[in-house]
Amino acid sequence: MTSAQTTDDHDPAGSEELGLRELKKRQTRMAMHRAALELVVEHGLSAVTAQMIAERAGVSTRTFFNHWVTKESAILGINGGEGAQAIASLREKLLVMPAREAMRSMMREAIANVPVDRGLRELKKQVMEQEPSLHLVSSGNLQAMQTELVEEVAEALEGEFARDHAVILVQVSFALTRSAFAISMRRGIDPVRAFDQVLTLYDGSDTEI
Amino acid sequence: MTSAQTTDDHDPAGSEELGLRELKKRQTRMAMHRAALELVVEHGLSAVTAQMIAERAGVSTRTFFNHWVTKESAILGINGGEGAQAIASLREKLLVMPAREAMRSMMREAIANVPVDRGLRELKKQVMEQEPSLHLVSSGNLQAMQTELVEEVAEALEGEFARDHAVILVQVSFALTRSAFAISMRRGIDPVRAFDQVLTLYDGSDTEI
DNA sequence: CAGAACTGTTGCATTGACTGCACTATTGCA
DNA sequence: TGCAATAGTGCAGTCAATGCAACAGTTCTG
Repeated sequence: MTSAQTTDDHDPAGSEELGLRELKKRQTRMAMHRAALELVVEHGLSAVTAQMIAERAGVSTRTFFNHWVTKESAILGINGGEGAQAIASLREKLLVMPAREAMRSMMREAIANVPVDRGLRELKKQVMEQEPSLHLVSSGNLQAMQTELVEEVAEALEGEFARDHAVILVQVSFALTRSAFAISMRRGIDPVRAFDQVLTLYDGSDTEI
Repeated sequence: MTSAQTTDDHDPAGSEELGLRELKKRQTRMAMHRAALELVVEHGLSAVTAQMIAERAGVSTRTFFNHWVTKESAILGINGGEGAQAIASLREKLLVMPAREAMRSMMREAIANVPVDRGLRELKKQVMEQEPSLHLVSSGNLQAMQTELVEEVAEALEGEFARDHAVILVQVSFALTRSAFAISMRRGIDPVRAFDQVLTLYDGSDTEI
């Protein structure tokens, strides 16, 4: 159910069904996100303040923090709520497929759910190259659910080392996801495609990793 | 050269060769670290302020931040300088062994270099269980060197996808290291031993991960 | 259409992390 | 003993982040 209409999520349409209120909200959100990216490219992450972003986006500082949990989340355009969704998705999958498949499938979904605005893609790429520390933040919101994910996976596994296996499985899955994002940024390709590529490389190189 | 005297690094001795000044410095550092751990166990991470830690350790707030980069670094007892050492170590290893071995060996060294004070181990375990968000911070200082590590590894690899392979290799290595720390905490065993165990589980379960 | 309910935006005040600077006190060394 | 180095300190200041109350535009309902 989580991936129902992800296919045309990035379509500029979709605003038709929404009320004026929600529309404006999204506009200001986008304005802040864009302003944040631009400012980071211009001045560097540490030199950019929340006030600067708010000002360029034409909103108050308070509004800025009403929309984003942290300054970094505005730059990345994420808001931390994705984790809960991911867990729910994983739980369903664990009922019908092995843990490894379930984790991969869940990750693939999570990646697909990240909105990728065409106009901002190049900007975002620049930012990520310029500020490596943001890679950590980027995966941080999902990684925060680490404990719960391990819990779920551990139940689905068996044997004496089920929990250890679960820990490793979750961590490695995150590693592959991070790799996918890194590669997608560098090559300028779709993150989901990058993820599939990573899996291929990973599975095919048991002598390499 | 980096692993010259790591074998007895955690020995309570070693202070004999040091001057009075360095000795005192280490004492205050340890006092702050311990205070930080205790306070987090007592009140929870978010309720603990830098001021509280400094006060319990008997130093000024300013001194606290002279020693630690962030509040969290004091809790974890790390200071971010470990990364440079790791890179140097990796570079040497890449000359004499394949990339996969080099990464593993480097990680193993890095893990061994983390000081594990016996008296604080139980305290630290409690803290890590209680505050999962610190796991991220813990690996963050090393992960910050991500870019450089990938650079090094990519040079050592060959083929069209050398860089992609490098990214994956580095990320997965971090994943295994994080797993080792998590398991070492839960089981109360030595991190290095946990790391070896993780490698065994990982290598032996190509159908699981 | 008018009023009520809702909700996004804002200003204000406050807490707390973190930094630069100038100064004191202690330690190491010649 | 005198000098250089450096750990510790107080102070002022910046900035991220949050709670609260007021305001304004939007949506809903009768």
